[in-house]
Amino acid sequence: MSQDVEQHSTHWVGDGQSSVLEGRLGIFVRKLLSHSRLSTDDQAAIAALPFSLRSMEPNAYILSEGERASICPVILSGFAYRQKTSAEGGRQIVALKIPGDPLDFQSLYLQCADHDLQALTRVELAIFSLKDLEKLVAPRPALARAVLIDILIEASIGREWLLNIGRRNALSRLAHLLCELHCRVEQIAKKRIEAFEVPLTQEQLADLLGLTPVHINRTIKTLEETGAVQRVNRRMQLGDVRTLRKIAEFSDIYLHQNEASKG
Amino acid sequence: MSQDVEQHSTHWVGDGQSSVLEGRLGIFVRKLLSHSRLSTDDQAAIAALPFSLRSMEPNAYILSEGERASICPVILSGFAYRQKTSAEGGRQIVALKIPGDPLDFQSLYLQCADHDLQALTRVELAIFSLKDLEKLVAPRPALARAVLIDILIEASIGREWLLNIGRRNALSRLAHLLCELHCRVEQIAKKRIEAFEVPLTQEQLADLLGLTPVHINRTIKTLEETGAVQRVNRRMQLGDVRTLRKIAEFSDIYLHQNEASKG
DNA sequence: ATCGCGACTTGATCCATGTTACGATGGCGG
DNA sequence: CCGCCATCGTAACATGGATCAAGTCGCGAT
Repeated sequence: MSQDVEQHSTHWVGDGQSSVLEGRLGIFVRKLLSHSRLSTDDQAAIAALPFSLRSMEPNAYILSEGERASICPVILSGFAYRQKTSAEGGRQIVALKIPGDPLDFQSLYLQCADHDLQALTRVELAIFSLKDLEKLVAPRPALARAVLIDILIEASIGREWLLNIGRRNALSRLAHLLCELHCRVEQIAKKRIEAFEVPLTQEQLADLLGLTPVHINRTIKTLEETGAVQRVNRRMQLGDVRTLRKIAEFSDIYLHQNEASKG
Repeated sequence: MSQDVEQHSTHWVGDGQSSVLEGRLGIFVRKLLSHSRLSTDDQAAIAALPFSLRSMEPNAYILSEGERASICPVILSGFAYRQKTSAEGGRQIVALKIPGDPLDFQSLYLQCADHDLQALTRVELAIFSLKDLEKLVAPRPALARAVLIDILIEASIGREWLLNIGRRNALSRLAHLLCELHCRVEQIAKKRIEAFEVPLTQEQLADLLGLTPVHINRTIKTLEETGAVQRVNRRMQLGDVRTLRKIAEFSDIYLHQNEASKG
């Protein structure tokens, strides 16, 4: 498992607001801001957290089922996923994580992991220590709440996936996933995204959607005929998001974007 | 929507420990104790919470998609479920809640519900106010943690359901669900349970497992032939749990029972 | 260049599950 | 006691997606 680890004692000598969002941890702060309101003070506190950097190859295990971890990684770049396997060898991807997403607050509270956590592409992680996190959050209820909201949104996405796999056919299932990915990536990029290259292999798409690779291939072909996606040297690229949304009957409320804190 | 509401200003005049677990809210306390350690003081604090009682008929909506609720119900008796519907009318049950389960901490933090919450059987709910809960939890980190753990476990169950629906065939899918139900019911009952009557109609089972009612019927028949379940006047009853577990290749780690708090 | 290998592509065939249809059962209100 | 209506039971048929079996493409290593 190849991994470089380096220590950062990230100390911004307060050059104002912009550096917080542009610093190494800016993407994490932006992710939290996408669903929670945070004071500039809270934002700065996050950006000032010490962390170690680790980069991992595609398919490397970040955490394995049954392990007990006490780390808390956040994705700085690249993609990762959670997977489970059935006794008969079937594999199911149960969550997809993109840059800015915290990966594992769960294992800080549960004894042992109930799933694997793997790198999808090459991935750069910021790893915080449990202690630092607790010290960060304890006096800052808004931060604790933001983290909780992040967990709740992941659960909401999981429920939508259940609907997707349980009740939609292959075509809209795939279209729905692409819509979700597009939304989420646009959300952290903070700008319109036109042509977006999907980083999953067809086998991974199959494991994510509860289908077989062969059928995924055929479904992509059908989707291509509608003009919703193109394939540029064997990689799928989103084209017409409007068509995709129609095919999937996509509604984004389950992503809970722009949920300003209540009360 | 038929519902009786009555006010309880539940004040136990401290007749010791046992009353906490046997009081009206005892089942909720026991649920939390099944995965978290709580001081007797914390337990008593829960049991002393004021709440209103509401009972609902089967199929009544406890909360509808899109609504913004600020209540927090806990099931005292009966069953409930979360469901989502696709634009084409497909219905998917995405969570099943049993006595002792808190139903909706989520909507205290997210703006609007991304799914419906309905009574499965006749159900009795204890309804807490947001304010009381916040006052309860603020000075008691162990309680805050217990609630968070409850949310994380629900998410873990959701992931297992994804695997179940995405990767298992109808027979093991059904068997798996029955195993889970058995485990969870036994856990709050605090004793072995032999014959357990499944409170779901075949249509509900279908919506839960991503199948059709007709196929559920066939699958129950097959399952009956293995001796794992019987049907007593049109209701399914668990018989041989061992056989069920073998068919489902069931492992209960994802339920995270007996997770004593870390650290 | 050429080999090897992982990922993609495609066709033929199969089968688990969906669909449709209709009758039986049983609980409940009048 | 009767009739209604939701649910269950089951048979015949349809089909989406799985499985099996060959390729093909493209890239990195030799």
